[in-house]
Amino acid sequence: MIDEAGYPHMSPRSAYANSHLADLFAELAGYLSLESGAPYRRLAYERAAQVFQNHPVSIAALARQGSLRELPGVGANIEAKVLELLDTGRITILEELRDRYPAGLLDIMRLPGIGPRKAKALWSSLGIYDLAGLRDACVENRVRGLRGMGAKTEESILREVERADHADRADRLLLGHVDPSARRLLLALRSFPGTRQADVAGSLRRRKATVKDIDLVAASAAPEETMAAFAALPELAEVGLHGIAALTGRTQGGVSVDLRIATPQAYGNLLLHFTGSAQHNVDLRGLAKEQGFHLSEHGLEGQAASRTVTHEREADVYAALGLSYIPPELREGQGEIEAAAEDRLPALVERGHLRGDLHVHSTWSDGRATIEEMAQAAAAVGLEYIAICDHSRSLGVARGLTSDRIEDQVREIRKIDAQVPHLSVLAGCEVDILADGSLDLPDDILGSLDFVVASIHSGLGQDRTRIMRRLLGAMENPRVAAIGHPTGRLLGRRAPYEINLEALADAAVRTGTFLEINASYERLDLAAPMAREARDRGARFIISSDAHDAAGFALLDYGVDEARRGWIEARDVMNTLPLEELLPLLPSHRYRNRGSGRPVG
DNA sequence: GCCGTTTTCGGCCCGACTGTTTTCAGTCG
Repeated sequence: MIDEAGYPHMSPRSAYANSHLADLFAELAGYLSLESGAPYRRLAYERAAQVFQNHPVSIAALARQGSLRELPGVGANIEAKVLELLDTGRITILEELRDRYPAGLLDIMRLPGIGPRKAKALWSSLGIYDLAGLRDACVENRVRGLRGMGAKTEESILREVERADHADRADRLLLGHVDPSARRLLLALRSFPGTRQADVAGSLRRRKATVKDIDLVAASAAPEETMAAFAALPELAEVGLHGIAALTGRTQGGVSVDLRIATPQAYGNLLLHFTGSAQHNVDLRGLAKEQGFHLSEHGLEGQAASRTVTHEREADVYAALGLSYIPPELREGQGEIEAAAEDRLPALVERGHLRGDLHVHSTWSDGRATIEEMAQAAAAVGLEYIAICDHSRSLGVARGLTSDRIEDQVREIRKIDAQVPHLSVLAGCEVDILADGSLDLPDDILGSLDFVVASIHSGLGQDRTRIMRRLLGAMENPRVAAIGHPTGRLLGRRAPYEINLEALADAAVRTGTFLEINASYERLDLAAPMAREARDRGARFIISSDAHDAAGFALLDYGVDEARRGWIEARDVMNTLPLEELLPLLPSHRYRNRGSGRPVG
């Protein structure tokens, strides 16, 4: 059965989104951590939750097809629980655990420094079952009486409870918000006389769209001096106690900072360890063990020789395990180690590969710079072409353009295109895909443009079937070159609308429509796991800044980061092509080079 | 609970730090 939206086997059960399933299994794992014994049972549920969260296609659909157990970490038991949920709307064991423990204990366990043991002790000894009760107990100094908990623990718990209160639910920070601070700290760290090497580590180095802290590592000839100099940086609002090897602090912006210092000889081992991900480290250590080694942040120990070998560079650690160097963006435990062992890692796209930017705004709609200013800024960062894609009329909040205004704008763009050296300016539009599935501008106008990106900005609450009908309808329109921010997510603010990724990717291939990886760090849409799946199905992409001002071209870096996390290569990204190779691929061949001897390619 | 060129049992990454203990448990990355 294929329904109108073009994908098979829709059923009401698909109401269970992967993130919802992941939440339920994470909750299950949380409760199990309170139970004595069976620590690996808990781990199994945590892993399953992680797999569900990251999987690009519907877990519910896989379960119905009977192929759920093909996923790593999913066995008969977890499959049975997913099916039970789909069939009955509940998971019996989860219901039982919810009866046994108060839900607030899970919130308490999320506080830094509190794990299952302390949470359980607080509950059984003091009857504390939520954050409010915990705060009261701290204020009344009742916590410090418990075994293993003194005044310091109580103070730190109180601090964390209050922080959790004021964290306005944003426990994960946007990459684009944290990055500038991390860059400054790294620059300072590298400037100290004793510093041999320094890098950002952790999820920030893996370029995850959201991070929770800033991890830094350094190799120093004078660790104590380096540590003292770092602790004195004005960017740090708080510095905890620190020794020679580790420091914890907090930036003025309230972001946690961890710094680790290693000897130059073991720098590669430390950097590798603190870059993670946790799953990548687990996999790597497992591989090391198979080979008779013991891998830690201090080096590689041979079991026979029992001598620890250290490595100055990460690449040397990988090489010692028979692996090619794995870029940090791939270190998520998603098959990168197998690929490295077989020397078939992708040649990831780089910022330097991008020659153009095909989704840029101007003051004609909601941008803050004129077309000419945007063109100058693009040329200044080395781009060879841009497409001005302002909003269409229905997006009133963005002063969207009517057909008449578009025609005026095209004339203006042609004029500026002829004036700006070394840059081609294409006439484009970001046309709204309206709630009824029609496009917001007539075909003759769209057909007069060089580049049309079609996006959804309204009717975001529609179900998957209707959303997909709109997206697929837009792709079938031969004047549409790309789909903009295909899932509509705004990180930390708005969940994506639900799409059928397979159907979207297949339609992209069939119609020759590009899928956008929108580089705004609030969007990063398509997200990496989806981009990877779409790529595997043959889809092609554009990485777009969606810049609204002259500084906005810097956002392209984040788009490249997200694409790399999706295993995307330069050949998958159409705006890496020189303009004369891109144009023949576009629906419209109307663009004519009006240039005055500008270089081509 | 999952998994398997050490498979149907017996493992599952592991070291450092913190606060509190007087030899270590809990937590973290």
